[in-house]
Amino acid sequence: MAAGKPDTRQALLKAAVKLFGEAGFDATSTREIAREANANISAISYHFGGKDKLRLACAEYVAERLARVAARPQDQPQPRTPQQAAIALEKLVSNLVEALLSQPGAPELAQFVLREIARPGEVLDLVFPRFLAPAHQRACDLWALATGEGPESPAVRLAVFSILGQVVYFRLGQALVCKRMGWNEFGPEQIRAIEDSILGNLRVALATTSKGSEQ
Amino acid sequence: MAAGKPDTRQALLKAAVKLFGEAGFDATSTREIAREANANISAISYHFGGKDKLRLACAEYVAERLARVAARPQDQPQPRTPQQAAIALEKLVSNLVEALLSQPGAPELAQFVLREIARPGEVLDLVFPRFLAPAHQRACDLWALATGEGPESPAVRLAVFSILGQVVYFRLGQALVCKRMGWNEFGPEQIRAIEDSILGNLRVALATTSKGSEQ
DNA sequence: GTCTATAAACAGATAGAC
DNA sequence: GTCTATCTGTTTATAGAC
Repeated sequence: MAAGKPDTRQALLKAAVKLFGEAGFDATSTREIAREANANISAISYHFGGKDKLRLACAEYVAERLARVAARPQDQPQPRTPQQAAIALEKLVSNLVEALLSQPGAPELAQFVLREIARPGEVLDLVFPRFLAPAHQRACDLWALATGEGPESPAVRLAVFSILGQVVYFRLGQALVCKRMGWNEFGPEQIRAIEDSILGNLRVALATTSKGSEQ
Repeated sequence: MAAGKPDTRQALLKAAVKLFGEAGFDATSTREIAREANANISAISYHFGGKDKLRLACAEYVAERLARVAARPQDQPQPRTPQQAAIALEKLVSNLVEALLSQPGAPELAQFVLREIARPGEVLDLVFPRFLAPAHQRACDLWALATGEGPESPAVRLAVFSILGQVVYFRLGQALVCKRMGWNEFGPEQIRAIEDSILGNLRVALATTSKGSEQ
């Protein structure tokens, strides 16, 4: 945000997020990043101070962008009844399926985060409070409203992880799932089947946990 | 299985599986592997023909060992009734939780496979038919028996992926889950909570899918 | 801010003595 | 089968001209 050609920095960031997400940090060389960004290798040292610091800058960039998406004015009015909350939760899961499974390459931001979720570190420390925790919190609130459980209950938090984790798993295990299902790829038809399965799990979990039908 | 000191090859395999599982293929150098195995760097070329072929040899090794574990005489008699099948499925999930979450480092074999599951390639091609597909098939058979659905039905296969995927997710997302739950680690108490949650999901899914209570 | 040129460390692989 | 020594290419990082 100073002078000259300020979009080289930005181009490097976008290129790094993309390549780190696709192949991983270690498998991506600074040369590839510079080439992808149509920039010079030494621009990385100049703008960020090295490959490691570029990774952190990617985390900042991703966290900031995801937080902005997550905080945008709600598409739906705030749910008030358990039924509305259940519907909002289904919508949330559908959106996640759309975001993670629909696009062939999946949004670069998501893929970058998915890689870093698997390993504790500074990147996770950065993305967690700004995006992951608030997003999970919102899902927990919906779940609590839908079932009558306490929003801070560990059981609710784990249940939400289970549901969201299913989507993440189908993304990560895509190759395995395709082989086992006899699919060539995740096409629209396949994604609908997966979404139906996960939404079904969500519905029965909500139904059997709801106050009244409690065990 | 020839002459000399046949356990250098074995030591290299075990070291490579461990390090590839911990840090990933790209982040692990042949020098580290040799050091971990108390062997010489050039032993890798001699025994396997290079780093890439060592990776494949790891896949063979892992597939063979996992297949042996999976094929060992059933602890339980073959389930005959839906109730027995449901119990056997719960046991299967418990075992997976135990295998993936209990040990701090998780069995090296599992961690190696988890890394490779995320990316299509020769390793997956090797481990899939020898272990992953049969294991998934067995779970599908149990599910079908427990619910009355067809064992080859896509819905059953996806449902089984959903359940097993939850366990995988809690392993991969361990750091994230800990942060969000306010845990320091996956201790016995925490693992029990996770297992309860997943088993609960399994039970309600089986119950609501069973013939008779079908929607 | 961007470039070329190059340094310094490291990667994986191999030749050849033992 | 195992070792030392070394080759070759690539990595990240930096110095210095423009």
